[in-house]
Amino acid sequence: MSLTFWKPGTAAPGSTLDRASQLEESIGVQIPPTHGRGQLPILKYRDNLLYCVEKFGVVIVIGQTGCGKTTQLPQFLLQAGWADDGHTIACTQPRRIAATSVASRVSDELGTKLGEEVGYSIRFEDVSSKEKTRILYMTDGMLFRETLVDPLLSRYSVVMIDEAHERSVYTDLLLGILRKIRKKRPSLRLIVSSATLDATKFLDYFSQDSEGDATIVSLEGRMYPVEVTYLQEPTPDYVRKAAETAWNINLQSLQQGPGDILVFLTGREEIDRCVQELSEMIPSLPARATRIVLLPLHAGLSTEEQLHVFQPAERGTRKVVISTNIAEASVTIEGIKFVVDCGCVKIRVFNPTTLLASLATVPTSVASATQRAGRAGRTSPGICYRLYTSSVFKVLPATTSPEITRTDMTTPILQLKSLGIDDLMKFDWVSAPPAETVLRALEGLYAAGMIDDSGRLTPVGEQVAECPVEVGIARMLFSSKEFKCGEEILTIAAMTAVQDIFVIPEGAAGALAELERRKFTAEEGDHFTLLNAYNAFTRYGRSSSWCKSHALSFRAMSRAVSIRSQLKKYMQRFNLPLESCEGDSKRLTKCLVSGYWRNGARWTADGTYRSVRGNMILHVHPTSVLFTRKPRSGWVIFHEVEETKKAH
DNA sequence: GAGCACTGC
Repeated sequence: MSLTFWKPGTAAPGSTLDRASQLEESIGVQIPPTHGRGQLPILKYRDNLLYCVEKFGVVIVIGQTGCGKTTQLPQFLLQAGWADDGHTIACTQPRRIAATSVASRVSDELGTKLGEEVGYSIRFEDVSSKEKTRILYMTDGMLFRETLVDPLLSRYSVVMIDEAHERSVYTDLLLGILRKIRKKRPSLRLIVSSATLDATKFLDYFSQDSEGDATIVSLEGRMYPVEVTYLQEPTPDYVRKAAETAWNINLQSLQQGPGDILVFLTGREEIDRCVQELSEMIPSLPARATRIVLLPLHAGLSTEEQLHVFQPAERGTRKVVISTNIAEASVTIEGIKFVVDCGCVKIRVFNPTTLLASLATVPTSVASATQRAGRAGRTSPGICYRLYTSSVFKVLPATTSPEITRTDMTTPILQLKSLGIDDLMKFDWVSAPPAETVLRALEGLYAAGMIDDSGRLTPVGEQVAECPVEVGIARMLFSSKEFKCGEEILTIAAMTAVQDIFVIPEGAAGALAELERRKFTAEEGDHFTLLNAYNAFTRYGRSSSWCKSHALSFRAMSRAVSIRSQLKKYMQRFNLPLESCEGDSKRLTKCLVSGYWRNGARWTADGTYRSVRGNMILHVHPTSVLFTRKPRSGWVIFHEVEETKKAH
């Protein structure tokens, strides 16, 4: 079995592209069926798209990465007058980097200055103008936040939800809200753009209302053909198999020609092992064969390390990029001709009964496998080696479960309530979160005093809904007035929102880094340790070289600075004083407990802890400063519980 | 003595 993508101009007879050119002549006549599943019209030109946007309230656009929908569609709309009369065209992206880079490209294409006709809006950065900006690229989270201020999104004429197939929590929430908005403001046009054929799910969703007028348009991708191969027999160890496959691709280079290799594995541990296996094989590489360069890629690497992956291979060498799922959608590496796909992915799952989050390795979906294969066909025809049998492929789920079904919903539900959506069971979810998750979230909001016993927002809840932090942190910020420690609690709030603050490399350098990290250690625990690290960072001039010599991530620390200054504005708005506790750790501890009292645990003689809620046996994570010490009081509060591989 | 998919406000 093989999957094929076609590049324009190279259409094979009878291919989809061929049919598309026949349709060109019937522009304006070819009206796509409203509910016609299974008959996706292949339209290629702007007139067809504009016709659909004019005629239908909701247009679902299917197009592979690279078909230009993200950059071209908003420009079509602009030229057709959709941004006249002071209206704006919004286009959401699930990631910041996509919002900024696309905005900059479109701005160039139009020959305008970024931030004027074309702008972007992401957290901490608003490069747009209320008066001038006609096309606004933004993260989905930012548009969701805007609904809290302007519930009808009245400044927009068209909203395009891009990459909807990724089904981020904010994408799902936005689709639900936009469906409600369209009932009150039918003139608002909605474009849902998706890379998979699962788009019929969106069509069904928007066709449910009586006034439902949705249609699907399919666009052609700009892709080279990718041949897909499967294993004859399943492998017991896909990491080794991945190393062998990459090795063999390189050995066959005389037939295969140049081109880099991209290997998909699930996590850092597997990546390190694969790099290890391949580097052990390198001494046996025949002299005539191409030399290979091994490049691991995962989010835990520093920015510099990640940049290595993008540098073109030196003459006479071949890059082998061994990556997590980060290379599936977030990062695009040019020059990849061979993809090796282990067939698995690590996803975060949330158990609403135990409130435990954990990482599970699960088989990829068909959509995900297709996306991975497509990474081989960006610059030339490619080959994808799937490290599983074709019978396994046939039973893969069509898509990965939407994030909203496997994550904590406390904050989103608070925000929905702030939007006046109180009956969560009646809300039209694209995919509903499990009832248990909703109940737990409501319970948590009630316990934190954000909602009353009839489920309505309290005055505090009303304010916290605006705050871009989790509920416990917000609770803490509000209590800081009573405990007179706003200055410190603000820093702790910012630091807990950032991940991977300490950088501990492998091997000997790691031991040194560990010693550096201990310099910040506070006896009181991780929150105080984070506070120490932040204060030291600002005291020593916020420099990246200082971070490097103190085992800190400059990227993470800079982010904490931004978050702190953003939260500071909220504190000022809510009249919360910024007082210092002047070294009184007791007051600060009490304030922390006021936000996280539900996450209490008691030390036991065997070194483990028992949670106050549920009396669960908990272990301290090795990255905590309490991993090596006993809390003086015998009590701790924890920020989060994560299920790991540790044997219980 | 032991561990880190990826985003986003």
